[in-house]
Amino acid sequence: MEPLYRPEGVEERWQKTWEEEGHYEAHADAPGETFVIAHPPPNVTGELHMGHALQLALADALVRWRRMQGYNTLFQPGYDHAGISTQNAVEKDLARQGKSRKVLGREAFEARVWEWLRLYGRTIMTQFRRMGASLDYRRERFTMDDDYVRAVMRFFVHLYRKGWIYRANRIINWCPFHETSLSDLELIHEERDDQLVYVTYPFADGDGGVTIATARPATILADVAVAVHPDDKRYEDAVGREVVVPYVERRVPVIADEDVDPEFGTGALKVTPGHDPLDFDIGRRHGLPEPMVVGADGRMNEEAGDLAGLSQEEAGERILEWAREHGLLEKVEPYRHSVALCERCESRIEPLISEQWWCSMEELKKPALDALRSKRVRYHPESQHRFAIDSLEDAPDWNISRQLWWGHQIPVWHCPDGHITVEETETQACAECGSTELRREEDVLDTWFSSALWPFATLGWPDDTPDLRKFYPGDLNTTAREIIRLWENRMIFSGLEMMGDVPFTDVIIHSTVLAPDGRRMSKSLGTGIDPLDVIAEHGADAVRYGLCKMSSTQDVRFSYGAVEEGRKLANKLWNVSRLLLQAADGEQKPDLRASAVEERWILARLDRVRAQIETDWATFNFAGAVQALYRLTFDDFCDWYAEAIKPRLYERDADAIATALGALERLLKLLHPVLPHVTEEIWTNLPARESRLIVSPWPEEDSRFEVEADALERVQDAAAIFLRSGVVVELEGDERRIFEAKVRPERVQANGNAEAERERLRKEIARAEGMLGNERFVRNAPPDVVEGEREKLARYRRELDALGG
RNA sequence: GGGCGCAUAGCUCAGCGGGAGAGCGCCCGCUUCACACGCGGGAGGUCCCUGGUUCGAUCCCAGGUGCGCCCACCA
Repeated sequence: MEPLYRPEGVEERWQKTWEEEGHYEAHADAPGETFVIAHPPPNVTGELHMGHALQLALADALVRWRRMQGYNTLFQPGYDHAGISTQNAVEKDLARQGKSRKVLGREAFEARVWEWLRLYGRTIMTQFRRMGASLDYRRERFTMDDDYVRAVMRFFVHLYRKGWIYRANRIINWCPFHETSLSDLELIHEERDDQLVYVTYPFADGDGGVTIATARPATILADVAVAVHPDDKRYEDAVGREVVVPYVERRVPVIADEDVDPEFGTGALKVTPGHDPLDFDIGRRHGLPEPMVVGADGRMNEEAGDLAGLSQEEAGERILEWAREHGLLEKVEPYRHSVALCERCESRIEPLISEQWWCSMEELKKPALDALRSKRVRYHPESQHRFAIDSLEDAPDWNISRQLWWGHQIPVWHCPDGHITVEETETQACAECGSTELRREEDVLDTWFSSALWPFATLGWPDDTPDLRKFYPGDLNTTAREIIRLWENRMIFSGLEMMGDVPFTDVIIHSTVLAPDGRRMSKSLGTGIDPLDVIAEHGADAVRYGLCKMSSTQDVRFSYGAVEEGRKLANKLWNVSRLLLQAADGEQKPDLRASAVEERWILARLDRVRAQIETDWATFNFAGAVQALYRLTFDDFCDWYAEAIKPRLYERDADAIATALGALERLLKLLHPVLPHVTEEIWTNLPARESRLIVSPWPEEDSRFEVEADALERVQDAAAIFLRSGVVVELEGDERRIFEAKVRPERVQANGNAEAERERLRKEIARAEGMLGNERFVRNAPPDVVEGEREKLARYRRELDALGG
């Protein structure tokens, strides 16, 4: 064993061994209580990023902790087909070859996607393995697997038959590049510099008119009214009259509607139901027509008359030119506002009216809300729980159809007479008229529609499988804040609806890892840090440690320091193991003899810290757990215990060696969930190893060592006094032996002096005496606090006494 | 506009009612037979501001200031 621990090679070897030996496998017929995490399936085209790494570090620590305890753990891996994202990637690839999906046609395009995935997809599981993630890789599922598709179809048909899925013509978000609708949650918003133009719509029957402000003059062609707030005195007389829309010279009414903001622009709003969500609502309330002048490609359509075929910018210019000539253009001012973009291609989103499939939330969300309110599902941290409830309460009906070619095609067949047949499998005849001239619905489902089934579709649902019976419901899910509405809430209501139970009981909303400078990690900004690079440099164990440490706040800057701390911990552990193993010389077996005070102390200490760390894991306090582990390893195990027994190790004291190996075993067990590789590597070097550390529980016979803390504390106090004052206080027996082994006063040069130390102690004594002399403190403070002060006072007095003060 | 969170050592962050902490960085001393990715010592802080509660506030409450994130149909 070399003095410097080198994780490269070691980690890959263990990752391979653990998997080959089947330690990651979950079996429905295995004994033990279950512990299940259906890990969020990454996009099939995805690469490991820091968010994945964090999720894995946290979830895997819990899985390994539970596995060691003997739980039947299932850590479920898999991929999401990621509809628009994957289609986008393949289309970009096609574009590089001068092709397009339209030229290929749907069937060929789909084949192309499969081929592309075969070549470039599914790479991330290799990267998950490199993190040391103990997923049951045999169980890898893909949301486009035949079985999974069947589950999606079953879910759709179920909801349809319940009357919760319906078609409707509404305003939706349209991406002109992908030519599909998108949900609000698939948009990004960006601040853009634009223009706000003020245009007057003259009254049809007299002088004057109403001036409106708009950022999208091209849509003037589709205006069907001008709206003002009912209480707006400026327009009292205008309401009910008609105005003339510029350019098209169409007469439209001036109406009053509460939703108009009198503060914005002139307080008068041009109403364009076909191209604006707010206007759409106003239009429906007032029974207005819904013309559209922008087409699916984002350009002016045939309804735009002589402007058809133009871009919106060109059309807007022409209309403004017309308005200027007619004296109706009041002013143009610079205007900065946020615009909606497609999150994949960053095209400007066009609101337009389209017939789409919708899923009603009314009934689905009720049981889910009950589950959240009654805390059958708990969010961590607690503050996210309220948000989850609020966002589910407010959830609007869900647009589940997408006009993409990659995804689950909606299982609906149309016959020439307009009847609709909904079946889980390929259908030959119309359910109503028997017509065989069926055309399958072309739309596919929103990616999240299938993701919602992940916790049970991965276990074989809709079939009644042993896995499903054994491993559903699961235990927890880890995810980012912005995924709560997209995924968490939908898994909860889907699970309740189809399985009759929540899919998990706890949701960990983990921190967002920012770049070291506080900016968002992003490829385009160049602020991303590749976890694989950090692993290559410091090892997966160190990265896991660092990420656990960074998990405590809502947003955290990536800290190489935290990773380096993890590496140092691994190295320290490696070296203290060398010390003990060299002493054991391959002969001694671990055996807790604990004949000396420092041995009983470290064993009691290990057991006490174990209890604390188990609480940390159980309450998802990852940062607290790793901090406790670091202190335990460096301060307690290495600096005190190992130093104290060193002379005995050199004397080949059999009791000391056997007990040290036993203590080391316990330390390794505590560290394994965070540093699995280095601990397993050391574990195999221990004499007489039969099982792997990855499945070694904490020995049951523990807790038999009472803490002889005061003995050790007396030594530690003596060490502190010596270093601060140069005075060696009197100790006897074991205490004296430990003091000399650890402090080695003959070699260490003490700083400070006795008088300064006496002064410090006198001050402390005065403070404690002051508090204890305060009647109200003694009366009101908790008894243990008062008692603590008394003990401190006594200690200070003892120390002062020892210094001859 | 709404929600959540954060302000503690030069940096990254723990602590969250009774002695201000860690890692990194810095200074001093150590190549002592596990480890220089180490060991020992040290300097460095009006715990953002103002009030309030309390015997006692970095910690609880209110208000303020400054950041960050998420959400929202400002035409």
